[in-house]
Amino acid sequence: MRKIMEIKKTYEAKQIEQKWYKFWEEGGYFKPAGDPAKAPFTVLIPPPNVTGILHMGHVLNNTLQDVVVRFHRMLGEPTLWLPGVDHAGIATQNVVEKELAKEGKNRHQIGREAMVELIWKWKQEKGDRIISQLKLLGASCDWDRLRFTMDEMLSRAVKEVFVSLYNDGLIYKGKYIINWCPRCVTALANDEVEHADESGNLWHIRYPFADGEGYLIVATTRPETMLGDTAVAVNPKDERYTAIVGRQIALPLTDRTIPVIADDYVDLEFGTGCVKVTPAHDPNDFEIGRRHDLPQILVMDEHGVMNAEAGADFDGMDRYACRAKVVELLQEQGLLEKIDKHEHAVGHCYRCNTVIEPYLSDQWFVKMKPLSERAIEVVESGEVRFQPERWTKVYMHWMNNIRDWCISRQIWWGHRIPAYYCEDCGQMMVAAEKPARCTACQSSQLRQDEDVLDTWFSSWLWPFSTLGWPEETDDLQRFLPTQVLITAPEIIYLWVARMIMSTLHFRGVIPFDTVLLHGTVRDDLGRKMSKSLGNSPDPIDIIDKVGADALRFSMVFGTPKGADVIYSDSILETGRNFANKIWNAFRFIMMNLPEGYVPLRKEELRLELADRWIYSRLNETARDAAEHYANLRLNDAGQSVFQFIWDEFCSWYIELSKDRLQSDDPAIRGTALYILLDVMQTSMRLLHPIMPFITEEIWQSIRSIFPQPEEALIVAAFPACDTSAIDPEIADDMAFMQEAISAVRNLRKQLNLNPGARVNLAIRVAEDRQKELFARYAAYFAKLAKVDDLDVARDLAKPPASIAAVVRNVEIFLPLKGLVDFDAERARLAKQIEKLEKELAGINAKLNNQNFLNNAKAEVVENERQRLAETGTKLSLTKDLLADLK
RNA sequence: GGGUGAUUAGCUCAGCUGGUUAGAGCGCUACGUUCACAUCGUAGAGGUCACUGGUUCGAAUCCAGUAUCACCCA
Repeated sequence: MRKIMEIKKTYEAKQIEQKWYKFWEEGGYFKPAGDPAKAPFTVLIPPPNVTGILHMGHVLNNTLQDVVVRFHRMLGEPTLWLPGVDHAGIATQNVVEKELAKEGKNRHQIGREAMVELIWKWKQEKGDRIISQLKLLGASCDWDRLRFTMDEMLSRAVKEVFVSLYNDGLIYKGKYIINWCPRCVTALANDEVEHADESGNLWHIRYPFADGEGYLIVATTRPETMLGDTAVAVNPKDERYTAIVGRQIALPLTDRTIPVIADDYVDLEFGTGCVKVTPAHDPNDFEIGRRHDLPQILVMDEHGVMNAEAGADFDGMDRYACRAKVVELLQEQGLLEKIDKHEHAVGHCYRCNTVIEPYLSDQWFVKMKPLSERAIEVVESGEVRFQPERWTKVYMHWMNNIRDWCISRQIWWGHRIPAYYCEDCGQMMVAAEKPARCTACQSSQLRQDEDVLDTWFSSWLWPFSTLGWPEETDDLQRFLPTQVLITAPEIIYLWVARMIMSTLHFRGVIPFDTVLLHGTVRDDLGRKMSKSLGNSPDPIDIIDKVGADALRFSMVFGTPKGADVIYSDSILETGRNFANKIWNAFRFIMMNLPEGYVPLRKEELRLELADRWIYSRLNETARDAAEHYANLRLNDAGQSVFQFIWDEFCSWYIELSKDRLQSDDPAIRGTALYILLDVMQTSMRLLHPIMPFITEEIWQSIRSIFPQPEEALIVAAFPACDTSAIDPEIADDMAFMQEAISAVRNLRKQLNLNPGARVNLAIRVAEDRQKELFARYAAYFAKLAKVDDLDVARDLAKPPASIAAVVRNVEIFLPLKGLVDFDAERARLAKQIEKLEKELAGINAKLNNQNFLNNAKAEVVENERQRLAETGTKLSLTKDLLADLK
C-alpha cells in the first residue's frame, strides 16, 4: 500500500494548475496538430478589449470556447483557437486621457502624435493583462498567433478594405445625424449610447400662423431645438389638420417662416398631433426632412454650444442655458401653452455619461444593403446557423432593416481614415498609402483625414485579417471558414452579422458555420454584473481560492445552452466539491495500489456483474457526453459525466471494489484494480474538456503505472463508445441489485438502526434466476446494506415479526429484533398502496381505451401492458404485507 | 411603440421530435466521525408544471387568449 501522505486529503488546485498549463504551453499542445487527414477545427476568439480585465462574462465565454476546442482536439482534429485583442478606440483613449488628467493635462495640449505614442506605451505596459488571465483560466489558445487589431498585418487589411469598398462605391462621406457626445467631441455608435429613463418636461408651444390667424400647438422635450425648426408636420390622415397643410408658420423667437407639411411619421395619438421638425438635431426629423427636402439648420456647435444660426440672443450659450432662456422668452410672449411632466428615455455617453446630442455632421459611411443580401441568404439556407435558433429571427430582422454604418470617429486612437485632401484645390483621394501629389492639381500639399475608424471596422475583418489577408497565406487557405463562433447575443449586429458580410464580400465564403450565443452572467438577485453595482466578483480571486477547474465546472454545469448564468458563491461549491470527490476517488485507488504494481493483461481479468455494469455505463456515458459536446449542450455533457463519476463510479463501484481489494486471490484483486484504474483514466478523458487541470494531473499519474498510448491527456483520444460493452441485461441485473439494496437501507432506516448494525434478510423470489443472482452477489448486500445472512427461496415463509419491502416481484423481509412501530409501518405501506393504485388506475384507463389501442404506437401499448403486470404484482404483494400486519 | 423570450420543488433551473412514477444542483429533515472523501455518506420530505380555453386516445410538452416578468430595438 502506498503512503497516504503522498496524496493530500483535499484537492489543492493552485500548484497543479500552474504546472500543467506550463507543460501544455511549452509542449506546443495548443498548436494545430492532430490527424492531417481530418478537417481542421477552428474557433476565433471574440477579441477582448486591450484595456479589459477578466470579468465573469469573459469566464463564461472563454470557458465555453475552451471546452469545445479541447473536445475537438481530443477527437484528433487539427484544432486552432485563434486569440487576439482589439484596440477599443474610445475606451482605451479614455483610459489614457484619465491618466493624463491626473497630471493636469489633456490630449489637445500634448498633440495627436504624442498622445498616440502615449497610448501605445500604455498598451505595451499594461495592455494584454487579460491574456495572462485567460491562461489562468486554462484557455488553450495558440498564443504564438496572438493578434491585435492595430498590428501591422491587420492594419493593412483595414486599409485595403476601406479603399476597396470606396472604389466600389460602398463607402461614402456624407452629412448625417449621428449620436454626438459634446464632451468627448466625437460621434458615438448606437451601442455606445446608454438610454436611461429620466423625468423631464413636455413643453407645449404655440406656433402662430404667418398670416396672423390662429396658431398650432407643438409639444417638445427639447425646446432649444426649435431655433433650428424648418417645418411643422402633421399626419396626412389627421382630419383635424388637413386644411392647414401648406400654410406657413411664423417661427417664434426667429424671423423665419416655416411650412406645415404632412408626413406619416407623425403619431395622431401623441401630444397634439403636431410635430416640430428639426432636421439637423433629431434623427426622425432628419428623415422627415429628407423626404420633404427641408433645409437643415445647425444651431449648435460640436461642444453643445449654440451658434450664430440660433440667433444673436442665443449665440454662445450652452444648450441648457439656452433651453431656459427659450422657455423664458416664450413665456413672456405668451406662447407657452403648458408644461407637462414627461418620462422619457435620454441617451447618455457610455464613457462620460454626458447627454447625447443628435447632431448633423460629416461622417463616413458603409452602404450596407448590397453587403447584406448574401449574408441573408447564407443564414436562410442554413449554411450559417445560430444556436439557440431563436437568434436567427433577431439577425434577420436587423438584416432586413439594415441601415448604413457610420464608421468615422473623432478620436485619435485607431486606424486613421486613408483619405487625403489637397490643401490647394480641395480634391479628395482615398488610397492605402499617402499619395505624393494631388491627382487633380499636382500639389504636394496633402493632408490626411483627421478621423479614425470605428473599432468594429477592424474587428469585422477578424475571420480573415487574423489569418494574414490580404496575403494568400497557408493559414487562410487552411482555416477559413472556421467552425464555431461563441459569443454574446448583444453583438450579433455589431460584430457577428458584419463578419458574415465582410467575409462573404472579400473571401466569398462564410466566416463560420455555427454561432453559439450564450447568456449573461448575473448575480443571485438576477442583476447583471457591473462595476457600479459592485456585484461582480474577481474571477482571479475565485481561481486563486478554488481553482479554475471548479470555476469552469460550476459555470458549465448550471448553464444550459444559451441561458443566463446565475452566479453566486454557492454554485462554486458544486465544482469545488466535485473536484474534491474526484481527487479522493483517485486517492483511494492509489492507496490500494501495491508497490511495484503491474496491471493484469486483459485476458486475465475475471469480470463480475459490477465490472460489466460499470463498463456498460462508462460506454453509455462516453456516447452521451460525446453527443452533448458535439451539439454544444455542454451542461448536459457535464451532467452526464458528473453523474457517472459521483453516483455510479464512486457510490457503487468503488464501494463494491473494497472487499475485492482485500482479497488474497491476485486475480480478484488485480481485476478490481485494473478496472478502477481504467474507468478512472477513461473518466478523466470524458471530463477533460471541462476540467482540464485535475484530469491531466490524475491521468498522468495513472499513466505512469497503467500505460496509455498518448503522452498527454490534452491530446489523448476522446473515448469512443464500444457498443458491445453496453449490455441492457447486465444493466438490468445491476439495477435490480441496487433497488434491492436501497430497499433494505430504507427498511433499516424505518427501524432507525445504527448504520453499523448488521442484519439478516429473507428474500422471497419469483424466479430461479433471481435466486441465483442474490446468492451470487450476497457480498454486495453484505457491503452496502450490512447484511450477514441472506436466506433466498421461491417458497419462503414470511418470517414472523418482520417488516418487508417489495422490489419488482420480490419480497424482502427484515426480521425484527428490536421494537418496531407497527403503526408507522402500516402507514408507510398504506401510502405506498395508494400510490400504486393511482398508478395502476392510470394504466388501466389507457388500456381500456379503444382509441388508445388503435392510435398509439405498438411499442407504447406494449410498454403499458408490461407496466400493468409489474405494478399489479407489486400492488398485490404490498397489500399482502399490510394484511399481515393487521 | 415594435420585437424576442420566460413563467416547472423553498432557491437557480433541466425536461431537445406530445406517451416518464416530472428530474438535477443548492437548501431542508433524520441518522451517521466503519480504514477515499463531513468539500462526505445513507434514507427522506417537498411540485394542482402561471391562468383560461382548444387540438389529441393522451399535453409540463402543440395552438389561441389572459396575467406577470425579463431582455433587445426605436
